[in-house]
Amino acid sequence: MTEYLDHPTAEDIALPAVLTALGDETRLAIIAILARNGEKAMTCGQFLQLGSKTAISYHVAKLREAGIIHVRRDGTRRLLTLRRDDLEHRFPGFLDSVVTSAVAMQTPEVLDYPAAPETARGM
Amino acid sequence: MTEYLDHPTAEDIALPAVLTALGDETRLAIIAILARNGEKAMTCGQFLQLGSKTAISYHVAKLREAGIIHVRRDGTRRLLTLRRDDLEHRFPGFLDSVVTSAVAMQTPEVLDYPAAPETARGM
DNA sequence: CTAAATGTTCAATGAACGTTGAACTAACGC
DNA sequence: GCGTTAGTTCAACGTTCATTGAACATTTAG
Repeated sequence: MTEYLDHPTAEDIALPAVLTALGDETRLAIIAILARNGEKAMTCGQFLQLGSKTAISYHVAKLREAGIIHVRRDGTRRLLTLRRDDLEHRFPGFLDSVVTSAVAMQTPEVLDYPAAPETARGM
Repeated sequence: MTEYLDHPTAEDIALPAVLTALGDETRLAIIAILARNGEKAMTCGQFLQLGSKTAISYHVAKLREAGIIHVRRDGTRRLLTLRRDDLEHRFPGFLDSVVTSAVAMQTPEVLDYPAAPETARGM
């Protein structure tokens, strides 16, 4: 029984929701790290430096519901990716400017996230 | 006794605060209208289509405290301007992208704000 | 001086936010 | 099957948010 996580369609991504979702230090750090990681997906576990398991789960859900990241299952893990193309389509130039400033905001320690475990199948 | 309103310096403008301040429909409408008005200052009264006097006062204070707008006295009125240069300096490309999307979001009625009364002295 | 115009402040309200720890679920490894 | 890994859900808590109406403050106009 494959369960699907709710993601807004590209057209349903709303600017106030996106701005609200990004208006939090933890969530800005998450997208800064995701962006620095290129196109590669990351797991929730790689963000535990930023907060408890529960807190990360909460923030990841907020980012997903706002349409900023995509989350898919990979075994017991979740693989997170930035919805770069969808965001660029809806709000041209927005994500790049936020990511640039958000990355500049972070301390080196924050950007130095732990590697993912070796179990990835989706890659 | 000239009273000064608190504005963060350019360097003290913080990205999470800016994003939080813009994550509200009313405040996005205010900056969309301000941006469409060019460099000209506008008064709080010109935004009463967006909410009560109290509500506008509240939202304007939020935008000011976040460093998004500058507010100065002009008689009994307040003159509002976007802090374009300061924002561009801190977060290059950010304001433009938000303004573009925020303007596109508005209905024509919202963008068709009332003219300011003829009392302006500061210009 | 008085009255009008323009905003601000205050207290109250209900909703949403972010964090916590405990309990739970789902999938993998052996 | 059994335990481990990875993450979610839930209830509880205190905080901040957005709105309202009433009262107040300040400056201009006459």
